Amino acid sequence: MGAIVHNVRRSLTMAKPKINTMKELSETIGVSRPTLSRYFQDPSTVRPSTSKKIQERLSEVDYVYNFLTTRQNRKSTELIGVIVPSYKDLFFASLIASIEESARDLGYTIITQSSSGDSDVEAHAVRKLRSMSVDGAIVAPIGVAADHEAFVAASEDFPLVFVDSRPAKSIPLADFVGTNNVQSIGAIVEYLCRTGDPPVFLGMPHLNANAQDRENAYRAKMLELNHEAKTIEPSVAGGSWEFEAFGNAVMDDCFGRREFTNATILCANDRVAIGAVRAANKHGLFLRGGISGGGLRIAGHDDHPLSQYMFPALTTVAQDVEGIADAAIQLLAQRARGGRSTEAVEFFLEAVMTPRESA
Amino acid sequence: MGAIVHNVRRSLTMAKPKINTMKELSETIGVSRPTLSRYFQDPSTVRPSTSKKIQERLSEVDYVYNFLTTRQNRKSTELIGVIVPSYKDLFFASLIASIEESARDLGYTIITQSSSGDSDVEAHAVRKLRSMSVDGAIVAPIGVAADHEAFVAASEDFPLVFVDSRPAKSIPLADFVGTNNVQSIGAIVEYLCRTGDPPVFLGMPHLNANAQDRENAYRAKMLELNHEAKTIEPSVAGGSWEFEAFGNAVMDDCFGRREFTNATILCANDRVAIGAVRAANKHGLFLRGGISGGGLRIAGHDDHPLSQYMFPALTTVAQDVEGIADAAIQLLAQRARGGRSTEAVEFFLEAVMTPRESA
DNA sequence: TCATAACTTTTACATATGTCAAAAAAGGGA
DNA sequence: TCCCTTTTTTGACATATGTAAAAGTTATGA
Repeated sequence: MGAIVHNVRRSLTMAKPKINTMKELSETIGVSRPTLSRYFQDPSTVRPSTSKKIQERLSEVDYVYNFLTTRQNRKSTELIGVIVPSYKDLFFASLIASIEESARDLGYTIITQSSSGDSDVEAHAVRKLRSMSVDGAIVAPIGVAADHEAFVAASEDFPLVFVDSRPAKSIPLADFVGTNNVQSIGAIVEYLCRTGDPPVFLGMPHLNANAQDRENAYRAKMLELNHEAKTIEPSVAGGSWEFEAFGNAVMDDCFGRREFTNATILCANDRVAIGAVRAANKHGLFLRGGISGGGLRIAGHDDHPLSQYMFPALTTVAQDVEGIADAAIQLLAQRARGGRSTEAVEFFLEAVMTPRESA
Repeated sequence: MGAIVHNVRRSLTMAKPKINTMKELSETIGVSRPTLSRYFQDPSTVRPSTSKKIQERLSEVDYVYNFLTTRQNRKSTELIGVIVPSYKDLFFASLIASIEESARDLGYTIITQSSSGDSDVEAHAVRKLRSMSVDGAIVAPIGVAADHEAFVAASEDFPLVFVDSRPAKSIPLADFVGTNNVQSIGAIVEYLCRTGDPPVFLGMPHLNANAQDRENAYRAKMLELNHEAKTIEPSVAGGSWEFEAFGNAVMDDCFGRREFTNATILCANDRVAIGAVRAANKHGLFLRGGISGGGLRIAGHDDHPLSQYMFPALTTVAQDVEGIADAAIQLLAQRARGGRSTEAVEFFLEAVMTPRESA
């Protein structure tokens, strides 16, 4: 690793004169400071001629309002906190992207933090959101050992919406928006049974409630369809968020023992499935065209953005990420405006079956 | 999509009494407000006995300091802005994760925004960071049509470090931290030439400077090794950040025409390569064990977190993401403390050759 | 031209904390 | 116990903007 230092020519030519405060601005522009304050919050509250005048002068000048101060003094900060277990998971990344977009449309600024799968970090993030007086927060919780008290305190300060999975211990005031695992897992189990052997289930590490919820949903649907539920016992510890490594390691072991080599395997999420597909390919269980040599089929859950580029392309159920993000923001906005309701809401979106090549 | 509303029992039992302001806190705790202020900024500035007393009472009470107000009044906000083109790219996601971690160690809070590959959104994000009085910003710029003026203004307000790629038009005061494309591309070209046919180059859509830099680096290295440089002409428009789709579409076309079916293909990044690998597999060009039937080899650049799970596992050069994040934060911290230097710095990290199965 | 409505200015206070100087108190050592 | 040093308290001022009431100004329509 080498550091190369260059001298770069500097020019300090600033096109527009810089103005630091609203007071300064009001003087150079020739209107009063309160008028400017009103203008910035809603231009329609000042006379059109004044609005035009302000707008014109503003473009000749370099003024940036002080975000921190405006938010301190307004009743509403229009800040929304977002906490996810990890950025390095395209499901959460997609969620953040959708949340940011939905939030932008409504004039909210989002403050994103990752809990790194650690309950202390998560609690710290929650406290930081409280200290920032956010108008609301969207949290994809880690399930184990979460700091219940931190969430309860937060939920009394501002509306709190959990997404993706629910916290282990329920928070009375917090809403939930997510995929209905019973429907989504039900749909793919039904599909798999209809098109081939009934699936065995490869779980995900039990890091949040989805792990158990999806396994339960699998068992229920199998029972309903009169098939025996069967779960693959993981041969490796599943304590980390490295789901691909988990899926790969577990299935590499199985396939090495020639187990499940022509089974239908339903994975608890696509990242696990991506690892499993890798293991299957390594053992030569998929042939050209993505068609399994024997009867091996692998399916996932979520519709991870890269699932369609796997080989074979992953059959999965697509979560409605945009729908989740949008519903969460709408719910938050509504609660922030209308005062807190007394009823916590659970909002379930449906996932859509997405058959591809792998099953 | 169905909404299911449940009533959830609410309990408002708060363990600890809530305290809203430092003034209130100072009264219930029995020390003066300025002392508390000092304590929160650095506990070692108050007498140990007082510090202990504060700490004890604090644990019996629910007090959260007002983040917005503290940052408004301090000389330094300890806020660092981060702007990336997209969250849904694991390279940037890894970068954000590393930045957040490095920043946390130094007591900084990061404010992350995505520019969505749009120069207006990018400029808006930069202005927002200015309004937030951040102590510095780390920007992975989009290259085309960037709002030069917005960056120049920002770079005069606070230290600005570009990462990953440099803006099309250079900003005099801004530093750069990133991978040395000449070294990284040089290393993989050298490896490919040494182990098989010299590579042809599949570029990435020209959305930032890396696209051109890497192509140039490829040409230079090929010249140095006395091989003819050859670039694959993309058959599809490359205007979006959907790199996998781009790589897949371009190579699917080529392979369909039986072109490049036993070439060595160096892709400008792993996401393009993932698409290309998918196309190759679809056309049956890789056989069991990840060994190409003919001589087809595909290599990438970056070491995308999922590259190792592709089949065949992707040969690539690994960018030192943590190193980039850490160097950027350190640089920012140094500039923020030590006053602005007059020399812009360009800091290049080396990438490490990571041979796997695909080449 | 006048009455009226709509808008703007002025003035004053509010927010929650940082920061400084001067005064007061506490602690330690002789 | 007294003196000196260290720490704390007090009080005052600062930050950049929001907000409200009262007074002043401008535009509109008859």
